[in-house]
Amino acid sequence: MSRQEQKLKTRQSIIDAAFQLLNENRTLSAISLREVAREAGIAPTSFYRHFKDMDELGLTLVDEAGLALRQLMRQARRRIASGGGVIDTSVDTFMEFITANSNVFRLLLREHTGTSAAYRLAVSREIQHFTDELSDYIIEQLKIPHDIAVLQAESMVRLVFSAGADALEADAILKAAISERVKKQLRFIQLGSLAFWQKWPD
Amino acid sequence: MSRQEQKLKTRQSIIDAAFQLLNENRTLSAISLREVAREAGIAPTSFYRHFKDMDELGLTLVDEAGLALRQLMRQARRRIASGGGVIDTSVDTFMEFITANSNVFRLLLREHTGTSAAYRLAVSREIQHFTDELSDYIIEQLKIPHDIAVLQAESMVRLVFSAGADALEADAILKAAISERVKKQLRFIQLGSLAFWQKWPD
DNA sequence: TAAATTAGCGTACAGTTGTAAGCTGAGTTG
DNA sequence: CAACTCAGCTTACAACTGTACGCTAATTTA
Repeated sequence: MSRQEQKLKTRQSIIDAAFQLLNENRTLSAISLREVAREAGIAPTSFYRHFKDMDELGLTLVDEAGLALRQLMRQARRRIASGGGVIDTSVDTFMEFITANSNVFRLLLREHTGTSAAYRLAVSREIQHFTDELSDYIIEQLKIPHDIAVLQAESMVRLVFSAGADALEADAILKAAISERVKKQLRFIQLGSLAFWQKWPD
Repeated sequence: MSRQEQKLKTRQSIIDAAFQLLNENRTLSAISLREVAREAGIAPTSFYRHFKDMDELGLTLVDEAGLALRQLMRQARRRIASGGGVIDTSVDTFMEFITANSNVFRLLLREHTGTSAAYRLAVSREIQHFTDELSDYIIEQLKIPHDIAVLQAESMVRLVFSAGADALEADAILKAAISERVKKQLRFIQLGSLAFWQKWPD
């Protein structure tokens, strides 16, 4: 194995180790460099060959999480295009995502309100992508004016993420209930913004 | 000063110290017993005369925060009763609260998605009070059926808390903008649930 | 007033942390 | 092949952690 390959492999095992530790209810700021190194099977000081410090690793993890989130969006779009209600499909896709990638979503959720301003900003940016994407869709498909669509999209994303937080530690049955619940709430918002627009079109 | 008085005073200074440390971007799990003791001006080991461990202190802090939240609700109700739109008054009151008690709100926000299951549960319970209270109001005042009102109340509380998170680190101008934004979003929801009810009354 | 209680302190210890310094051996390059 | 590079290692250290143990001095109780 070439030197570069080996390095990439070790780097990945550090990232995997961090996600592993994150899995058992911990924040980025609550896991230590030595723990990560231990989990990754390297000496503590070898960590520095790959990351300047834990913060740099943290930002890398947030980036990876953001990547997963964007893949989620693409998947949702594809499923919507091939038929099915927008709200139902979106929520279902989202719930499948947080079930399959619970550690990724947990990371985003925790660090969104977490200790590090840098992480908070990074997560907010990823969520903003999500919101932008949704508002574009609303504008194009539902023909709702831009400023209303933006507010609607933001509300919807916030509700879905909030429901996702509840679903994170729920079993399949509770998850289904949470899904139905948030779907109804999203319909309220959609109805509401439509009603608002028809009442005061500008 | 009696022994009991002195003890209460020291206990309070421990609580104050913890809130102080919480003020500078930290989680409960990220502040150490020794730091709290230092800030409170007592010896590390004296801490144990008042709390079994940091977790017990943490739950105490969450309780205090919940108390503040309930006072906020009472204040909002009073202001609504003495005239003014429900949404406007509620949001304004809430924003004033998180400005004046930013550390309290930050605690709730962080620990709501935090590391400790016990804290998460405690915070969720406090937020649930909030939601229950609001849905009662919606049922009584707006005559909306129970199950719809519950969904509406939950959506609203989630949006307001989510907006509060953004407002936490915003200046006065940005805060005002966030307020206006969330007020509109709350109106969407209200319109939506009303429309839903009139469309499918049961 | 004598005895009992107890809030707070000082000392101590084992465990963990981040990271500095320098070595080694294997892959890379000329 | 010789020189170089560099990922990963071992050792080391100072800082910090939670908390056990026992003392003191002042209040409370009998």
